[in-house]
Amino acid sequence: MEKLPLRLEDYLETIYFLVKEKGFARVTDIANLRNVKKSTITEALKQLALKGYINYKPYSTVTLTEKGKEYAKNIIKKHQILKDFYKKVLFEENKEEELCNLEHFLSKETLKKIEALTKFFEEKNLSKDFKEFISQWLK
Amino acid sequence: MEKLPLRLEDYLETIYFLVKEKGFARVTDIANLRNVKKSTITEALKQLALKGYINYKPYSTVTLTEKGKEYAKNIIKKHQILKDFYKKVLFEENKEEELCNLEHFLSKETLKKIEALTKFFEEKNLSKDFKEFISQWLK
DNA sequence: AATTTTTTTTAAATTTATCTAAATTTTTTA
DNA sequence: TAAAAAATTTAGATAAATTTAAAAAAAATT
Repeated sequence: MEKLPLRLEDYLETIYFLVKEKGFARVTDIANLRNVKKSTITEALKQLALKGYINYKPYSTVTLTEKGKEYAKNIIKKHQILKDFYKKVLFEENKEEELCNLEHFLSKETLKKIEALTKFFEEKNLSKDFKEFISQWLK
Repeated sequence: MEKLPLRLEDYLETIYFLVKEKGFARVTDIANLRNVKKSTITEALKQLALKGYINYKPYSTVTLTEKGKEYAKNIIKKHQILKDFYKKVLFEENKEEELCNLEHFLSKETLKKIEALTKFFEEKNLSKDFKEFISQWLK
């Protein structure tokens, strides 16, 4: 699958969430969520449409194409796996921004292993041990 | 500590390595290592000097200030911790580029925990178990 | 239905990182 | 030490992502 520039990945992710919530995405909402001006979004939408990730015509709302949906799901999945890892293994629940940055750079293989690691921790009940280990080690 | 733009972090890291190896860094070497033109480096050096991270005067070689050394060490340490984690926990040894990307985004707290996690794996001898778990789980 | 308001787009400007090519300085060498 | 070579800088150009401000289109209101 073609690799999108990071910023387009981010915009696509936002569109995915909006579509999921309301069935469509509007320029204004995307712009607000991403904290950029609307004209920036218009620009990005043109690019995403050109590459076949979204259905977009001037002055209308946006939906995802199959290709776009697939790509977005992929990012979201990365996000979810990372979030899980942070929460269940690292006991970190407030690192959303960090996650959003990292998710663009993790390879498939690494993601797979991080997912496995989280599962491993759960199945073997290692959390408590690790927590103890950390508190010991931080001294 | 002030947060540098990613590209400056990268250049600083390169300078650190060169200084460590030869006692100083030259524009040409930095440019070659980072695969950009020399004029780009000149530009970056001005910025790093202005912010007080390097000692730099036109046409001369570059060394690090205390501030620069501290900053660079920090990045290098992140790199090392991540590399260790990849190797000892995830069994991944060929993801240098991925590491270089990630290191810019990891917070102190996360880093600390990842470091602990790696130690935890070593001390409790979890590698073999996890390897098995993965190979099981990948089926 | 006409007017006002909101949304979206367009056009032009700004910023940042880069490059190319030429100019300058430093280093090497003959 | 003068000429040639190498390294560095400067100036100007390009590309990408953004912003601002104005124009155009769509939606809401009276």
